[in-house]
Amino acid sequence: MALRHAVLAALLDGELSGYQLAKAFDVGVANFWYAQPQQLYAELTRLEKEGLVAGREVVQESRPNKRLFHVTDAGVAELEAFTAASAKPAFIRDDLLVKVQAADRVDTDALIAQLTDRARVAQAKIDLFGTLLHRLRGHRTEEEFLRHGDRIGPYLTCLRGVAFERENRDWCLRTVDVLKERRQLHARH
Amino acid sequence: MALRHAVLAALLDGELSGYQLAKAFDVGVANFWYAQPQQLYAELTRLEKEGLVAGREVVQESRPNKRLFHVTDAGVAELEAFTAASAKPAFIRDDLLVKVQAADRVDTDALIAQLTDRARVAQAKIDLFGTLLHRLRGHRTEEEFLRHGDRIGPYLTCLRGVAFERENRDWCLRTVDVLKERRQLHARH
DNA sequence: TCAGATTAGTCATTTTTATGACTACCATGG
DNA sequence: CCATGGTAGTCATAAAAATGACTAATCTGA
Repeated sequence: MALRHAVLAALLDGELSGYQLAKAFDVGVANFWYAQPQQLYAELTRLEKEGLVAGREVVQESRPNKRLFHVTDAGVAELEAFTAASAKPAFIRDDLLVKVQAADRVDTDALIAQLTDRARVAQAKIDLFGTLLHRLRGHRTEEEFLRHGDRIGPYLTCLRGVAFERENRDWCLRTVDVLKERRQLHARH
Repeated sequence: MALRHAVLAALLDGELSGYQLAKAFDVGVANFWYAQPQQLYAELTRLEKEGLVAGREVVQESRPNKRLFHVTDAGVAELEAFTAASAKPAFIRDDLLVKVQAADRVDTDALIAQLTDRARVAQAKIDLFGTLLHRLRGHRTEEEFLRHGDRIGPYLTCLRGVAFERENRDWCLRTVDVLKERRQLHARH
C-alpha cells in the first residue's frame, strides 16, 4: 500500500487534479514512484472516501471541469504513521537486468540496441531532473537551499533520481562496450 | 511476466532446486530480481508444466529429497524471445523515497533512523557483491574476465547491483546529514 | 535432550499493480 | 473542415506479486 502514500506525498506540494497527478507520476518526472493514470484516479477515489484527501470542483470554460485534491489532517497523520513504520528494503526490478543476466545464451544484437536506447532515455531523464532541481532551488546554491529551503523533500528524491539514472546510463554504456567487444572477438574465429 | 524469465535466467547457471533458487532470490543476492520462495515454487511448477524447465528428483539421505531444475531448449527459446521484445523502462520504487518526499511534513527522527539503517544494509550488500564478483572472475582482472570469461551475465548484473547500492548508501547518508542539520537549525529558534 | 535453525517444500488467499476499452469536449494546424 | 492531440476523467478485468499458514525431517548448540 505504498501508492496511496506516494499520492499523499505528491499532494503535499499543493492542490493537484487527478490528471495533473498522472502527469507527475508518468514517464517524465516519476522520480520517486511510478503509476498509470487509472491507478491514480482509483487511489484518489479511495483516499477521498477515507477522508485522507479532499477535493473541490473547479469549473472551467473551454476545458472539462476538474477536481483539485489536497491532503487533509487525517492524510498527514496517515503519512506520519507510514513514515514511522519500518520500510521494506528496495530492490532493482528491471527487465533489462534479466536480459543481461542471460546475455551469454541469447542473441546480443537486440540487447545492445535496448541498452543503447536505455542509456539515451536515462540521459534525457538526467537532463530533465537537472532542470527540475534548478527550478526547485531557484537562485540559491544546493547547500543553501537544502539548509534553509522550506520544501526539500522533492529536491532530495530528485537527487536520488539523478544518481540512479546516471548509474543506469553508465552501466548500460559499459555493458554495451563489453558485449560489442566480445562479439568482435567471437567473430574472428 | 518477468519473474518467469528471471527464473529461467537464474537457472542458466546450472541446475538448482527450488530451495536453492529461493536462496539466490532472497535478500542476500537478489542482484537482478527479488522474489519470495513461494513465488518461485509456483513459477517453477508453471514453467515445468509448459516445458520450459525440466526437473529431476535427487534422493538424499539425512535430508529431504529435492528436485533439481534446468532450462530446456524451449526455455532458452523463450528467453530469446523475451530478450528480443522491448523492455519496459525501469523505475525506482522505494518506500523510503516516498517518506523523504514527505520529509518536510512528518517527524524526521524515525526517518533518519531508517535512512541510517538502509545505508548500513547497502554497505553490507556492497561487501557481499564484492565477494561475489571476486568469486566469479577468479584470478583474472575484471577487464580480462569480461573479455574472455564464458559466463559474464551474472557478473554484469552484479556490477549494476554494486553501483545501485553505492548510490543508495551515499544518498541515504547525505540525506541524513541534511535532515540532521536542519533539525539543529530549527531547534535553535 | 530439547529448543531452534536449516533443508525442502505446498496450498490458499489477498493485495497491489497494470491493461484495455471507453466518453467528451476543445484547440490547433494543415 | 477535419484529423490529431491535449485535457479530464470512468469502469471493468487481468496479471503479478506478496502473505499467511502449513508439513516434515534432520542437524546443531547450549
